[in-house]
Amino acid sequence: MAGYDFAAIERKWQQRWDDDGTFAQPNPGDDSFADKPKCYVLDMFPYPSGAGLHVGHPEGYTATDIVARFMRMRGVNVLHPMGYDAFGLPAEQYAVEHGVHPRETTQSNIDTIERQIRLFGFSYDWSRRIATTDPDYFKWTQWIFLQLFNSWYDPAAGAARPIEDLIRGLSAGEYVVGVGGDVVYNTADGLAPYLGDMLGTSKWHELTGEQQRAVIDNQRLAYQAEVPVNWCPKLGTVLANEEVTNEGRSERGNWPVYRRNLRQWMLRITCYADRLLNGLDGLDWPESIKIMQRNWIGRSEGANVIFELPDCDEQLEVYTTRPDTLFGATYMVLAPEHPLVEEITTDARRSEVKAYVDAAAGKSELERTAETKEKTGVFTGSYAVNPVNDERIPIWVADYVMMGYGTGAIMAVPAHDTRDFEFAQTFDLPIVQVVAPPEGEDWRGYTGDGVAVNSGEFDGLPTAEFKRKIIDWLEANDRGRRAVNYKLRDWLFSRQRYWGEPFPLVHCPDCGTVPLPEDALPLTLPEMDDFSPQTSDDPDAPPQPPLGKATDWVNTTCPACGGAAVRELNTMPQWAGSCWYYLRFCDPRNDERFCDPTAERYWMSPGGIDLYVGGAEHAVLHLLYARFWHKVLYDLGHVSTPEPFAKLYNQGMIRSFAYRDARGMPVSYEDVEQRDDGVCHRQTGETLTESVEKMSKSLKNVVNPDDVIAEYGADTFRLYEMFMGPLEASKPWNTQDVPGVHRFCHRVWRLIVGNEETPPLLGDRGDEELERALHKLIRKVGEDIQAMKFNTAIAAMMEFVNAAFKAGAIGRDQAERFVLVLAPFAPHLGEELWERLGHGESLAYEPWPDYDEAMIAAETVELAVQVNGKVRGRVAVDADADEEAVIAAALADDKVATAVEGKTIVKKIVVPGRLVNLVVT
RNA sequence: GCCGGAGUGGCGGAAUCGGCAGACGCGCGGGAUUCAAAAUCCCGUGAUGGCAACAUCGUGUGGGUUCGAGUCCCACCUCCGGCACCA
Repeated sequence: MAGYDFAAIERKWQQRWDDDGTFAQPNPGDDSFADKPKCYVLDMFPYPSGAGLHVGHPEGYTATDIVARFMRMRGVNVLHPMGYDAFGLPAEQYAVEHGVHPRETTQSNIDTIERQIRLFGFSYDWSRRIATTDPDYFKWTQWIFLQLFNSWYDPAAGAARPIEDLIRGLSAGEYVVGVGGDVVYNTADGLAPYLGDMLGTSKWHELTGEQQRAVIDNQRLAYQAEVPVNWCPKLGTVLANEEVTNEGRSERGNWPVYRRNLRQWMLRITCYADRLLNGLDGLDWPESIKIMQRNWIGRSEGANVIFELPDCDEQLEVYTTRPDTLFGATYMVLAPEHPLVEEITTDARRSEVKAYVDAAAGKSELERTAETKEKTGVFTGSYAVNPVNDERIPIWVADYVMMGYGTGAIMAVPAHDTRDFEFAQTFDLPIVQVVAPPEGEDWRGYTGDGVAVNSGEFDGLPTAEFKRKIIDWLEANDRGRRAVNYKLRDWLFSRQRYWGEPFPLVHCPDCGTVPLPEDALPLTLPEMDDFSPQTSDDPDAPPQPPLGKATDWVNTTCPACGGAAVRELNTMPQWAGSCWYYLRFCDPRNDERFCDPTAERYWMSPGGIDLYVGGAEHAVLHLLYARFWHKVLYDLGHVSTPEPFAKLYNQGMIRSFAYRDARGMPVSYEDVEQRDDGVCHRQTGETLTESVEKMSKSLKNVVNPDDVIAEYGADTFRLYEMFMGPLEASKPWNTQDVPGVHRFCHRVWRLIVGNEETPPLLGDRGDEELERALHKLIRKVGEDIQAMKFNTAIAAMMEFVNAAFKAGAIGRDQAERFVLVLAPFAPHLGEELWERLGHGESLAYEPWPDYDEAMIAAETVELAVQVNGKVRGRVAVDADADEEAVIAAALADDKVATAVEGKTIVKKIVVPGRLVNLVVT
């Protein structure tokens, strides 16, 4: 009888599962498909970085694997796939720096990370593996992009519709075109604003072909626009905000990043703001993530108010959430980029205003917001008229107003807005109270609700009511209307890089932007020797995407007219591929469609993926972008559910102890020694400080999963990560603790198999007491798995094993049931023990053992007896004893008797199964 | 500044609906086994006082509610995460 040889066991079972296709899950319609309930358990797929797997990855993967294995044993079809999010900047930047093609680095990174993932024995259906860089995959990423390109958002339907519907409606005169190129609705009794403001309209047939195209292009969910972007000339690309550090530099390479207007592809996510917001309510997600998404969407209600500009015969529109403070508006502020700045500035003020605007333009967004202490601004020389009281108020330009939100202009109410208050104090502008705060609070700078004062006929109204009344008044007098605003911006969807999905479009001088036909997909990247972007030190140099150098690829023919055309040079951002991979997993080899509808309906019903686990760092962007794409596909009839992720769970970050010497220099673990009086340096004896930090090379506190597996095995690793603490909590890795769970594996082995020194405790008949413990364990582990409380499930298994050793024997059938309960957590050990208990088949589809409530209910219970809330003794009583008997038993206890002696019992509290409390005086 | 989350032994953590605080594991102390060590096994392990039985204190701090508070309420402190001039 050999000991627990985890290395051999793990190799053997991983091979067996692979050879037998144990975890290959057929789809509906496949020969071997069994019609059963389903469960879709998904991990956020990894980006295969050069550094390989870190200990954070397997934490979530182990949790989902336990759930997946448990569900299979509960007789459920489980979809549990894995893949790679493999396009993106890190691989490309590495490739550029080392002169290797990103395809090669990506492939070798995938090989490395997959080898590591496979070491853990996760029950993935590897036949469904995908990488976002596979042409078979990104063909459909491009196809979905074309769905976006060929759709518009119909506000009447509250949904995306094919662009042909819009063209048909325009041709039929159902819609007409406003002066701004907007689409307006042609109603029977006149023209009503449909999209945007209606000022004048044209009929569709009155427009030239080019004008028609511009109108259509302007309605597409994927459109091009000139927008301010983070431009990094050294990387030769625009960057997403999250790729820019707080210092205004690129996360990759630490190069300067500039704010600059560039023509870019945008996705119209803002149309979905309300649906993305409201959809959150029905999701089983952590509340904190929902709140983050709500804040990101940032819906607010208020009014757009029009201020007349008598000096130049223009109007200035502002958005405010506090129309009830209109009477306190004592000045106005325009963002430096506001289009009216130039027009309203008086000659006397022109040079000063221009200097300010130019200075603001030169600053990055981050520089502008960083200087948050001091408010700056200049007076334009012009005045506006407050619509509620006809007062002339000065118009300023200041960079605390952003062009990107609302109308880029505000009415300033210094008495009741912190920013306006600071600004007014700096520039000595009048401050007029219009809200009376509750007793005892200063009205200056008071931003809460209150009662109106100095507001004419509205005096005395509480804030909420005032808001309603003043908006009614504004609408009645044509000076404004009710409005809703969002912080959410449209999604900047293009990058000037090589390693991303090419846009499946061409630019034709005659036909405009023309999508490729579906049969031309995938549009693959051109082979290039030099795929590095044209970089520059000059922030104003024009972008030169690397694809521009592949002239053979760039110059093509127009699919519409057959004339010469050029391809789009931008590529898609890294988020694109991860927006829909969960759908491809349902049917990953389909070359007819992105996913077969039957497979999609089976796996995604009723509300989307049953369990989605990943890090909280994707709380907003990935989860919001994917929900957006999903809703578009839903509107167009391609998927069956309005939301993709029914249940979301975030694993906490695994950090680790870091040690520093007196100078603050990190000390690696080999040089750290634990002593009674603290931690010190092994060589120098110097006292070290200990802290818990994110793992990083520079802190010398990185733990490599490969090393841990080599020393203790995958089952131990899995158990340790689950045993550390609650899944969602952030917790420190402590290598010292690993032997504890490893010892548990050895104990289980010794219990059932034995080793050279000790025979197993396996017997024919098990102890009655142990049988009760086993029933309790089966219930506890099943409940804990479903509640994702793996740490307490493992603790319960340890207790059971301890009890078995105490009992001195375990029945064969008890051992079998215990092994089934253990298997989702330590599957290799589970399988090996199952085999040694005489089973020829894998336990993966063995039914989860039953338990009997009657076996769990104890015959006698021990109650604590408290006197005045303090525990004075313990008594054992029958589980079904009544209150009187319980109290009698309690008073019979010596220590209790002593405690109540000579006192009056004024109250007796009996909590069944728990305790007795006697209140005495 | 605003919005979340969390503070429990030497350490990671447990504690159902307000009901025996510290499960389980690590570490530590003692013992068994061993020529010895590793491994393994057994016992002990919140603090203070006491030979002991036992007593008192104890879940970030200060108040409160309750027969009873780690758990509920109020105020505050610290740490972690997110957002950040969003009008």
